[in-house]
Amino acid sequence: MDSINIKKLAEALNLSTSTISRAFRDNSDINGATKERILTKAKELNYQPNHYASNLREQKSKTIAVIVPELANNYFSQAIHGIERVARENGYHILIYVTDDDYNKEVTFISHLHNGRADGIIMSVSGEANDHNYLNQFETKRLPLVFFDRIYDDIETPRVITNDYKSSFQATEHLIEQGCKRIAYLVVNKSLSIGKTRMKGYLDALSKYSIEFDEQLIVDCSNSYEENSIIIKNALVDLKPDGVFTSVERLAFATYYACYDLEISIPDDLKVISFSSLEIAPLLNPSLTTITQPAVEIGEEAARLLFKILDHHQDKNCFSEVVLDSKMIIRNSTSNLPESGKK
Amino acid sequence: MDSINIKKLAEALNLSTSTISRAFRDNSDINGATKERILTKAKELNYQPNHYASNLREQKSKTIAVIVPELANNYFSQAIHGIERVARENGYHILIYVTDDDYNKEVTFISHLHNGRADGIIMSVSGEANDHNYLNQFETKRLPLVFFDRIYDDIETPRVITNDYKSSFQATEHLIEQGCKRIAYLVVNKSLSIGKTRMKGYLDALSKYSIEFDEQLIVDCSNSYEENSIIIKNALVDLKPDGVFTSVERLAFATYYACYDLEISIPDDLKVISFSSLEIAPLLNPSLTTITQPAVEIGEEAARLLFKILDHHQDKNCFSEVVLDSKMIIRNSTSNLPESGKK
DNA sequence: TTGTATGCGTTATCAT
DNA sequence: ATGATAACGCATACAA
Repeated sequence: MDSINIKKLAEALNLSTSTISRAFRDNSDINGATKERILTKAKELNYQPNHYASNLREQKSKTIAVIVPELANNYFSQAIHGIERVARENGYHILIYVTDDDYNKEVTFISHLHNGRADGIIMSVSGEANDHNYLNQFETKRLPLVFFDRIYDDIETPRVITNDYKSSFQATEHLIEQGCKRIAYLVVNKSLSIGKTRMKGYLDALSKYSIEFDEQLIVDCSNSYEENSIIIKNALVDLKPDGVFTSVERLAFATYYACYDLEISIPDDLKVISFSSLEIAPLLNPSLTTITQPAVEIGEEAARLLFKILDHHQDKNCFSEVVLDSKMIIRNSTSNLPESGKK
Repeated sequence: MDSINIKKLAEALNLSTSTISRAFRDNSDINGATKERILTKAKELNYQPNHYASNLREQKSKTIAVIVPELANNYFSQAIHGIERVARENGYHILIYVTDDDYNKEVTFISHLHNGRADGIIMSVSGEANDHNYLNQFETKRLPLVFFDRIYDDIETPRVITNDYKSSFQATEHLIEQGCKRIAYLVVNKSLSIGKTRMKGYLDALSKYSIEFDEQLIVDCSNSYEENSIIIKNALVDLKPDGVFTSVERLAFATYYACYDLEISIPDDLKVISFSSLEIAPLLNPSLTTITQPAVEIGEEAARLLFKILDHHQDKNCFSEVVLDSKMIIRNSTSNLPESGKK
């Protein structure tokens, strides 16, 4: 192998490898001039300390793993963007893993990460319906882990979430104030914490306004686009709701498509509000009223929490929780007011 | 340190470390029974071969780096999804780097990757206006590199692109057929290859239909949302185009916003077509006519090209080029035909 | 089939 | 301020 390494650089400069090594760390005792000389020569010969050797020696990787259910989702890509930024500022790299909402992949990823590849993990979980005790099997050796958005309630680890209960209450209340009497709640898996919390807000808002709860109006959807299309169309036809609150963005899109097909007018016949991080919600037909989570900040905050642990400023098993605020933005899908500039 | 390693596992089983090591590689001579015994005990003690030690020893990382200009863009998140899938199937992991369209970050990322952290790179470039010869300075030691979508023409390395020229010609032709006489071309940086190629298709289509080319109608936009808003509004007011062809998705969104504000009706007063991977283009107001690139496949193909090199099936400096087809999908932003199911 | 010994490229300790 | 050396955890050539 003719590639450069610390030894060759040392020979080329007539120095020892220790001195070379010192030139690359900040704290070490080294003569300014020699350091300069080394760095110059290093650049010339294109030398960089080998990452794997350093990590082996130092027992850390300066890498964090990010595990998300999906990537083609504005919320997650924005969150990752936030994570990436903070990680880079801290000199860390990020590995990305996509579970496609498959619990088994999540387990595989996590366990394969426990071989030194990453120093910590930031995850939005996929397997709430399954056994998440697998995370405890690592015991004290479990990697530092931070949850964001979709979490496991029973795992003791820091988390970044938004106030989903409050937002859902507010969303439902908004529909009621707009005159809705039969409000459907569309959810992907109502047993998951995120769907559950959001549903509770929905239920409590109904109750506050003494609107009778009709269990049928909780519509449990799937991850398949085709299935959802059928489920939602049936729900709209059979249940005749006058308002829809969707727990995830893509169910709102599916509702729009269904309404186009069924010639149901939004917002006249049906008002729609959704959790969504879509930046072009104002461009939809009609513009979509959203509960928007601060996705980028959530990512940044999750990364910061992780670094607190990695820098030993915090125990990795603490239950610290950061709650950020979502924002309801009212647009035409729930309101008949003429929009400014709208033709 | 009380963590498990190959030595402790060997002691626990009364075997040598080499035998343990062999149990974890497929090719080695090892007794089936002992292998079984080792694997069982390994699982029990939660042992996995240390990634950094293995990589140091084997001089490869089973990791590929993906560098993109931005993440909050449907095209790139879909492409990454494709890359991730193929990488995982091949037992590789992916590192993500976002340049925010900053050439300097790109250079930094690339040079820092040449320390063994990654075995290869898949990149959509950010710095066409700058010197990209930095990639050649690594000479024979340059990491295997595959470009996708935004490429450097003068770097000899495999690439995956779409037929931008043809698509742009087609897009412009479509506008002309819809009756447009003054077609503006919105581009982020017309000197970049992607903007240039797309512009050439535009120009040639104009020429085919003997439409005089007005240089003012090439509108050079920026990366700033606010600046673009002003630039585009001015262009619409001053130049009075009747058609707009935008080279990237977000310029189409900006055009929509501008039209809302200026009360310009799409498609009556202005027809709009854009390169875009937006899955909900049909939901826009009006639904957006797009040239849609097969983003996921582009990512997959790029990953496959890279693996061809990594598996030594192909030289890393070859100029192989994979061209995939984009698809024009006509919707309401360029047509007045009543849309099925549209109320 | 299994064990022994060496080195991958670094950095920390200790000595000079 | 600099150098010699051991160790990080593993995989391979070679020996048995």
